[in-house]
Amino acid sequence: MKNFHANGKCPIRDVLSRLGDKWSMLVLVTLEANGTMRFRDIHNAIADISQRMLTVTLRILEADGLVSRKVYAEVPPRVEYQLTRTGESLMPHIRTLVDWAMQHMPEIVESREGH
Amino acid sequence: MKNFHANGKCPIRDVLSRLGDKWSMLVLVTLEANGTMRFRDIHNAIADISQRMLTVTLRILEADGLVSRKVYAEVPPRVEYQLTRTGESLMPHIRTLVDWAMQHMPEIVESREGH
DNA sequence: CCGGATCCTGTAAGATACTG
DNA sequence: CAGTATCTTACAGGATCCGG
Repeated sequence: MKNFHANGKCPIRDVLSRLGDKWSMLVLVTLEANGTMRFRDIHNAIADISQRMLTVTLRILEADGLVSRKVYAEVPPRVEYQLTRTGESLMPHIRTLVDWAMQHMPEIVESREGH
Repeated sequence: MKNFHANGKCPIRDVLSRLGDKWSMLVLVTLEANGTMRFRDIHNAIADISQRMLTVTLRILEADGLVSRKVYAEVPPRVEYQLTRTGESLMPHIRTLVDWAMQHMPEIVESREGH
């Protein structure tokens, strides 16, 4: 039987721990849709994320090399975020997932109401 | 600017709240790899899931119409799970995401070590 | 053997206030 | 403007017992 133990090499667990949190995909999709964005722009685009969670999420995405962070030595300060090459290469796959969700959400909602 | 507010119609939030939890994708992938499985089989395939969380996850997937649940009136009891049509239609998209993860994980790990 | 029900806890996430 | 720091809360998830 095929199994998926947590032996440290399971790609499903990896991708989940990266993208499965509450905000990462949303930030990635927002950045893809708008290109380069400042912190405030992202915060406005995703209204109900807290400042703290946006910072945390961006730091993780930056550490993973999916998002680049550019600080300008100005007053007032300016920080710009955008997808890296690696980040961009991920987006088509997320899009197919989102397309599937849009297509099948009606039947899922219907199924859920029967339970 | 394009945004993604939680107006109840955002497909990204929908797909995330469905598949973003800790175990759903793992259960789906396990069922796809092995076909029809009993509760105990799934529990063995995913060693570190608790009995409770496997029950909860299967109930959600069943309610969403992604997994079917068949109870046999036997002693000892037997319950078989398998993917529905809808569930199967989702799997190719998950697979592309997993493939991407396998391909890019080395550079992600490397990037992470630099931070 | 398959799971439901209950209780409990750690971590993720929100609110708020403050700084370079 | 773009964050930190701190406190607090909510919920996911684990342990355990029980029942058909």
